Amino acid sequence: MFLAVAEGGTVRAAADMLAVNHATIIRGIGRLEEKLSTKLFDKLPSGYKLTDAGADIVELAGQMSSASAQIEAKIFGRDQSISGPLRLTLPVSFATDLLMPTLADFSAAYPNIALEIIGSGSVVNLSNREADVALRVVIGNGAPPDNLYGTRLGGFHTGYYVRRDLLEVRSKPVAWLLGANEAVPSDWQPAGGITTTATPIRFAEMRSQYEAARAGMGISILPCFLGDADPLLARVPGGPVARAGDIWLLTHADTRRTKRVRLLCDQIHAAMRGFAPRLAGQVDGGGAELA
Amino acid sequence: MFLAVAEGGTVRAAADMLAVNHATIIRGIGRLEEKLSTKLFDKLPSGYKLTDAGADIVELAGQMSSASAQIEAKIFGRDQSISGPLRLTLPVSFATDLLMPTLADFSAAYPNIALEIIGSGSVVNLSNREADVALRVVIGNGAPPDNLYGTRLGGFHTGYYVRRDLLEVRSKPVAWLLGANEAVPSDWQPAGGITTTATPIRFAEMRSQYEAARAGMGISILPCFLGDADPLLARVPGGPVARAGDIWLLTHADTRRTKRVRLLCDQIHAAMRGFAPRLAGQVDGGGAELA
DNA sequence: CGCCAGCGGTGCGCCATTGCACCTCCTCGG
DNA sequence: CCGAGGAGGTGCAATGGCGCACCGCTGGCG
Repeated sequence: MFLAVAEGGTVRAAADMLAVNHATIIRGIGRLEEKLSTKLFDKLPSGYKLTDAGADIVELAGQMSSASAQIEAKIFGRDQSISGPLRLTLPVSFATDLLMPTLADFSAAYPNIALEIIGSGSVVNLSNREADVALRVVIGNGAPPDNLYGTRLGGFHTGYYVRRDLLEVRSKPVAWLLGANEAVPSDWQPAGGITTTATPIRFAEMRSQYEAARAGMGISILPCFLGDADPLLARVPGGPVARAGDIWLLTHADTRRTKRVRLLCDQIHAAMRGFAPRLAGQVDGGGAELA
Repeated sequence: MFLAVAEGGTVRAAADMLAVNHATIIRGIGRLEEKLSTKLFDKLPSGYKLTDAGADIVELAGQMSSASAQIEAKIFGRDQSISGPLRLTLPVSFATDLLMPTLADFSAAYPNIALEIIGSGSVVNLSNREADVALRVVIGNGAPPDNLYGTRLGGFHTGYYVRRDLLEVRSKPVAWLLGANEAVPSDWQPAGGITTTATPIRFAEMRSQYEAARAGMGISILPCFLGDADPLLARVPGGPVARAGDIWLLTHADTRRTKRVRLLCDQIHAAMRGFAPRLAGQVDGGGAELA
């Protein structure tokens, strides 16, 4: 409870995290403060804010939580049955647009495995066993952390996409739809008479960037497996297709020997091998013939 | 609860450690096993014995417990008031025969400090904050652990003691009363016509060794502050008085800046300075004149 | 051979903890 | 200027955990 409130900032946010009533949180924190005879939070109208004393112990509380999670992981790792919980975290776009059929097959093949899919908007901590298997995108040439076992599933490419009808009308300049860290490309210009506006529109999440492109707001850099598969989108003439990074499949050290972790990893691995052309942008999709 | 059962071996021993009913332990362990859906203990008629799975997580459970204790220590360390709990651990002989008046004075001077005295038959773990201040005897020339702050209070000497009337009667040979690791001295013999038996009687605890000497069972090696102060005992003629080791006063890194820890340490420090002659065996006590 | 001490296990009454509903207060925006 | 929404806080009923007393079992000892 202490960690949840410290992280969430409010009692109600912590209650949502722990799936309990917010009154329980209030009284639990109250009991903790009484037991330690120390005020851990300043109760402001805007929420709970850590006091100095509270900040001092947040790290130690994290150690307790981590140890608890590792106990679950160790016990989970001993379980070789093909029933029980199994939590997978992966980027939402991979889940909805690429692997959903694969995951549906897996769930149908092993109905006793309670598969939980966590779209990783925020970074899920695999070390604390908030998930058992993680599919992660590493931009550029990176490597996963040491205490996690990972296999590289291959690279993926991105291209420049725009709504198909904007290629034909060419009425007015279109905007650049960029992620938080992307820059307007300086080494090429859209061919075919397309003009662009000067100031880009930025998006914090790739999903909304994709939806903006579908809505015809402008040109966006998207993974090829997303853009090519969407009949509404087309590649921008002259736009380069470049390798954006690698896809890794990570498992926790304590649980990777588990039967159901192995089964899921094998299935994802096989599926991703089949998806390699789509990931590399080598499949004729909506606008491939224009590239 | 899990740690207590793993350490104690039986449910009832764990219940005593935690000062709860043994039924609570049974149901608590039951809930834990249900939550992890794993058997952690083999329920034998002789007690609870760790399974492989249970042994796997005992270390992690220890980490949780340690982190919890460190939280208490950090909070305790921030508390600069002269009220609240304060736990001191020291060998029982020091508590009862040397420092009890000092501790009584301290308790009278600061009535709001709840002083708890823990006779350290077993080794109390200061790192886990089972105590705040520890007075420890180091045999020979040792040093305390790194993460504890300690000051040397000085050395103490031991001598050879026997019940006074046995010096006068000399009816029959007396036995050697030795600790677990002591040996029959080879470089001297009792003077004054005292004869000794060949096989020593051994004691696991110094306290029972002392009581055996008072009962007239034989010759025992005792700290001088104990033997000299007891009118029933006298030094064995010819018996050497030798430095046995050092006395250290240890405090936890997180709590040593606390006001009440400082106060107690200062008072013990001052008292022990006054006790230096008695500790060195330089005070005329019960049998000093016979030395 | 029987007694007894110590072990784990369980039914019952009680109380702490929880969840629900509702409250006040503050803030922000129309 | 006021209403809506979201923050913390609280009374009430129900549930779940706890302590007590008691049970069956085993193993050692007179």
